[in-house]
Amino acid sequence: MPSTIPLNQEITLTVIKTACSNCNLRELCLPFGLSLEELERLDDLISTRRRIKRGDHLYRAGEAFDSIYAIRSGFFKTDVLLEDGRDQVTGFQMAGELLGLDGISTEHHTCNAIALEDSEICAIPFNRLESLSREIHNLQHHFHKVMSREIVRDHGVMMLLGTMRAEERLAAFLLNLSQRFTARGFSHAEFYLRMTREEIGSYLGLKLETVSRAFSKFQEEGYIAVQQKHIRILNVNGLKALMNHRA
Amino acid sequence: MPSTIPLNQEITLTVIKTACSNCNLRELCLPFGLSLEELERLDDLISTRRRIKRGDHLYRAGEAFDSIYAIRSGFFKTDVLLEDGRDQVTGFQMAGELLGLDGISTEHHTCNAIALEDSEICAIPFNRLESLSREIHNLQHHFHKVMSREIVRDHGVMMLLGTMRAEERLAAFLLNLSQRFTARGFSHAEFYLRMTREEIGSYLGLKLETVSRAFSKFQEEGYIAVQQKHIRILNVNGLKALMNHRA
DNA sequence: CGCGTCGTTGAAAGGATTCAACTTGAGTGG
DNA sequence: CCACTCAAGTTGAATCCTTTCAACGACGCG
Repeated sequence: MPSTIPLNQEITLTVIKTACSNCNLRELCLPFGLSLEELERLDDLISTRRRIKRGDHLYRAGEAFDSIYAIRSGFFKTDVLLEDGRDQVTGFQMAGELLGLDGISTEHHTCNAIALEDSEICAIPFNRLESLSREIHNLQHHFHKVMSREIVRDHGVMMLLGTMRAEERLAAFLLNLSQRFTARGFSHAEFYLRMTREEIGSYLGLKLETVSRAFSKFQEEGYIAVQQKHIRILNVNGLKALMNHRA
Repeated sequence: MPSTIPLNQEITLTVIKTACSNCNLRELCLPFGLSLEELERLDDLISTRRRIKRGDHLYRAGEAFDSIYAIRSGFFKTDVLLEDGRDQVTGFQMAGELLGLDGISTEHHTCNAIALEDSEICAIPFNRLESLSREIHNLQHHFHKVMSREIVRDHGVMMLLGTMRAEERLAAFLLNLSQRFTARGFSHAEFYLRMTREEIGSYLGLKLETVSRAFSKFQEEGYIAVQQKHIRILNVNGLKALMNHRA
């Protein structure tokens, strides 16, 4: 809300802090590649910010869709439910990533988005995003790239689920997390998992016991050190080799 | 190319026949929801049509991306290759569906698209599509829906690969094909598979023998009649029940 | 008509799941 | 501050489903 009249410096600072133009995630997020002037126009659009407490839903499958969401801080999972009760985690999302793209198709969300830790999101009204992206070519193009990237990511998961064995899946999962933490300035070798073994298993198409066994195996082999949710990667190449070693 | 000067009636007819405005797939394809005038502007953009022979590539992973493709007739598969030689079919596409959306992300195609029968496609230069969709709101919105639908579809496949057993996967696959054939005016109960057991298996994360066994099982149970690639669905509800019967 | 690709089927092997017991850790309340 | 409780995680043994290996049958193309 840069249009708000600054009453005093403190308020001004608060306002600035929550705008895209001053968000340190902007190069990972929707504003990528925009000029300063374009950035300010995007700021106008992102008026709603929300805190989501750990365990709460950002949205639920079936709800009407009207916004996509950028994660400002925190960690989410998305999952789909089948009528017969089976469910599957379709992804884990972290700061700078977008949630809700699945809802554009039918104007209703098709999955649940749940915070795995206390989080903060920026709501982006979709019709306004469309209208702004008709004016800002870079925004339009970048948004298309983001959607396309999601499709490519999904293909990667399909590959993982379709062709990999349990340990390969977990290795791929850890390497992917590590790489995404790195891109956000965190350690590539040491991090806390925000999700349970069961959620990892659901995402990887495995039972929680299988995930647990694979963690133990990796530890025995010296690839990682695990202590509950705390992970240290000791041998990245070992994990990479594990993923690629079979014809 | 409605702007082409009609030299005689025969040429005119040919031209008309290959435009979106006269394509009977337009309600399934990109032109959905456009007015006549908008349709004609879209026609201008889709100047290139290509025949792809069975077994030929429409594009390959790694090639520079510049167009997306609408299938006018025929049948395709897309697949991804891992460095270690493993590959996976990520989808089967039929008339009216779009190919190449994965390429927007990196400006390079990330999968291979291969014709499973002699096919015909319309190439849609992507930068021109973006610029036209800045002018035609309906086109922009529908394109976003199509991309989103692809994401939702991928989630469905992840669900299938992550939580279903072999026979459930095949049942889901057959029901999905049946439904898509129906939407195109073909029989919902009788069709020819364009792909081999191995390709089905790759898509479903199963070995070809497992697919074959599941087909035989369905036949024994009286759900379908199989003769090589010819399928007749005898009991849709049986197949549906098979998909949903476990908690 | 022969050869190769595709499909089917059987038997054995292997990997993930299931069931179950036990451990660890975080949070609550006396 | 510690005992209690419950959720999350680990590990073992048996089971089950899919894969692997192998042989054979069917179809289509040159």
